[in-house]
Amino acid sequence: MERVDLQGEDTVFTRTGDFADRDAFTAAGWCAMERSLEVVGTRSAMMLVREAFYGGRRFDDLVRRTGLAETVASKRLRQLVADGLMERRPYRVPGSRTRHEYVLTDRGRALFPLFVALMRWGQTGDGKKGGVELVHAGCDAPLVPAVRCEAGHDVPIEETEARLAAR
Amino acid sequence: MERVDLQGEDTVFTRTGDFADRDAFTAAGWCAMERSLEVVGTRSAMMLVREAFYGGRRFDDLVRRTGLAETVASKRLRQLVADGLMERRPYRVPGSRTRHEYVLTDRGRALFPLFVALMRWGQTGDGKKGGVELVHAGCDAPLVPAVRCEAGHDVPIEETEARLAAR
DNA sequence: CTGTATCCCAGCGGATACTG
DNA sequence: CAGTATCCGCTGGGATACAG
Repeated sequence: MERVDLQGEDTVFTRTGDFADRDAFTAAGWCAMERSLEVVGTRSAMMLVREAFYGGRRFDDLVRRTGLAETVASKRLRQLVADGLMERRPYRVPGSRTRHEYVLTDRGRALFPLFVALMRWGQTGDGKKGGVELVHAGCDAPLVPAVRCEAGHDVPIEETEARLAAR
Repeated sequence: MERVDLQGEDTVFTRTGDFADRDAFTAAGWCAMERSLEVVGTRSAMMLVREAFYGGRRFDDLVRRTGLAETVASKRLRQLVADGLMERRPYRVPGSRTRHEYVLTDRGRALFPLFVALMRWGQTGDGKKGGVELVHAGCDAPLVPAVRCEAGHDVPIEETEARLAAR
């Protein structure tokens, strides 16, 4: 069991286990991050999820607010539904015919921390101000992404360990 | 000032301010999320960042561990350096000629919560086990992404408010 | 070992036109 | 209003070949 400790000047994870090669990596079932990216790795997917968080439900709203072409929105929504992030639900306003609305599933809502992380990281860096910001209702303080462990500790980057899980 | 409250059955953000239209949105300086995606929205970018977190520094290591084609890795690394996520640093092993290593900058390390969020979201969902998992060193509990406000409160999704920031 | 230059293909995203 | 079909350009990523 190789143990590589690279902490120090440029702090990175401790790495336990031998996954230096792509082969070992692939054999281990790939990487969860890559699986995520195959679903939400496109601009259109995250923009539609964003608008769903903001409360958009109807096709027309989602298209207008994202600024995506209808054809792109259509295809992406279909895939988001297929991937289980959104649900396409029929509803009727009395007097008009049946319509559909797109709502986030639990799996879709689980993207909340990812969304906050993307928003926040995009705000820091360049000095650009303005745009939409996310705050804690009532408290009015901006939201920040954090990392914890399941035991409840805050985990700074230096205390992170990456290891090869048992099959 | 429009106020849209969509809490309830399918909980989403409260939305304060009128940014229902792409026009208002664009005028407000676009969206921080979209800016993030333009930098780290590609598979290759995040894979290289991942390997940098795992401690990879040399070009050859990064290529082998990501499995990316050299040409792709080369181009993407150059862009990551240009975008300020990585730094290309010369170093010499005595007796051989000068080489370069790629290390994350502060801005690159700031992707830590984003990385954890991507990893975690990819693990839930399908029943796939195995692969690399991130844990709290010493504690051994898996890492989870969280959302807080700058005042230190945990912020559940229902207490999130999206509002148009002043220019 | 650390790249770069070229060529190629697939997928994303847009424009246009058309349906229920 | 809520899409789908078709076509088309751009970029992401891989293969191959070459260079310091």
